[in-house]
Amino acid sequence: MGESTAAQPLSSSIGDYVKIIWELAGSGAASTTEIAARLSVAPASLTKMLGRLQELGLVSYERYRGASLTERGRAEALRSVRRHRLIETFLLEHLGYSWQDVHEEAERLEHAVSDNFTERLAEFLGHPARDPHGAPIPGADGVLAAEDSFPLGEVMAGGRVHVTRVHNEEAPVLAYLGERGLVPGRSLEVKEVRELDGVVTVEDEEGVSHSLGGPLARSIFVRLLS
Amino acid sequence: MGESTAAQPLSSSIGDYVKIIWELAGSGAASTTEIAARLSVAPASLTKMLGRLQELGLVSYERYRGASLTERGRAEALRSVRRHRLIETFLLEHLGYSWQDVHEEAERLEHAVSDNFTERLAEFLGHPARDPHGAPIPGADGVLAAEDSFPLGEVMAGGRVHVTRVHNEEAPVLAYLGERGLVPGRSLEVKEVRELDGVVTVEDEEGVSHSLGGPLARSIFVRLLS
DNA sequence: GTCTATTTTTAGCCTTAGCTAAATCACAAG
DNA sequence: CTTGTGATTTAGCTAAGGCTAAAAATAGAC
Ligand SMILES: [Mn+2]
Ligand SMILES: [Mn+2]
Ligand SMILES: [Mn+2]
Ligand SMILES: [Mn+2]
Repeated sequence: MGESTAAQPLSSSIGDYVKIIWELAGSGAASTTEIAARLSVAPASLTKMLGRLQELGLVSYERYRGASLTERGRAEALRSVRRHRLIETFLLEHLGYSWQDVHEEAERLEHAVSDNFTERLAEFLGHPARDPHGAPIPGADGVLAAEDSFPLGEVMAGGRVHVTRVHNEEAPVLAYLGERGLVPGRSLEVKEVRELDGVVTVEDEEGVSHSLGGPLARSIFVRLLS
Repeated sequence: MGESTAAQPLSSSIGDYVKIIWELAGSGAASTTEIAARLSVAPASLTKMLGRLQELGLVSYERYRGASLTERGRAEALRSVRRHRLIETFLLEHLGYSWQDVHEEAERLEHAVSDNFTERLAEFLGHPARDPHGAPIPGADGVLAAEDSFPLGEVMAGGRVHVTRVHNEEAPVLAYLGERGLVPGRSLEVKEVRELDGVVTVEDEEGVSHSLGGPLARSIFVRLLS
């Protein structure tokens, strides 16, 4: 009944392609140029790789029509994401990495660790539910908790919120937010959401207020406090 | 004065070639077939790779004459060995790996971690001097402690010794020794060293005696107790 | 509906790191 | 010295992953 042979681990290139397609496509399809830009690779390289990924049964792809993950592709993506997020958690909590540096190191390590390592690390870390950026960590069974928070820009002025996640990987952005304590776990009061330019002004627990441009406000996810 | 450009990290293949040449050549030169066998690679692949390693300034190599490391090659080898041994220590002490399983995982991870990771890990581990097999861990400055122990087979009968190192990477061998407690840190009394076949008989602290064949006895390194 | 701008693909090339088979060298035995 | 054998190298091939330049398809603007 087995349909494949020994399930040789995917190369790190393939792992990254699948992961990016998962991030980009969600349940739909991702475009060639979009994926290429995220991976800093020429669009032509994408076309070739999408063919290979299809042969491997990881994506379903039709010329000029974009790519989406197969069930198996989605499973592989979630395994990569689990490894990545557990590693980031370890780097921050035990090796003293700063918030903005964990991603780059995890991006390499995620391709080198075995499933055995991953599960032992999860155990060592106490099976965390979220990574340092507040992103949910998929379970070993491939289940990813549904996101129940929403971008800061969608809150009405006056609302009190709890930061759950910062959905951004750029180190300078993370450094900026980290310095100001705008990190998961923080409580904020939304003072103003300006229609005009999307700038959001919030006040933190110490009464300090912060202005955040539209894109930045969209990358900070929050939950309303009762 | 700088002679090289950005010092892009070496590929994992190159890292392994350099490390094996270091292990095999010591201060002399290693032969093509010897290196090839250790890396499970065809001899022809070696010849090609030795050319590349020479161009990279890592080995000095003359056709039909074997290869030896340059000063830079030796430095790279020691950096790899440091990473490898620190990772093994982490796997055993914190992730609950068994003695015989750490090597394989470290063999992959050693190519994925940055210098920053390595030094933070060393700090986390408390700057251990030896890995789980008792091998000395090179310093961040590239200094490797001189080995002051010697193989069990060279001890005279009646001598009391302290096991410092097990110089063997085969998992079944390590499992066998581990089960019997013949690991670094143990004290033993040498009962007999048989000229005939090199078999060494030792007695451990609990009075249990163990017979070890020549090759095995040669891979257990000890120091004489006062 | 047609046309143009933007995507996307194709074609052809490159490097790394392997392989096999065939040629060549070194060395030890005679 | 000559020669045979084992070690080593050369030649030629392969696959993965990239790239650039040119061709083709799609989609949006008119
Ligand atoms: Mn990340
Ligand atoms: Mn990655
Ligand atoms: Mn090892
Ligand atoms: Mn290795």
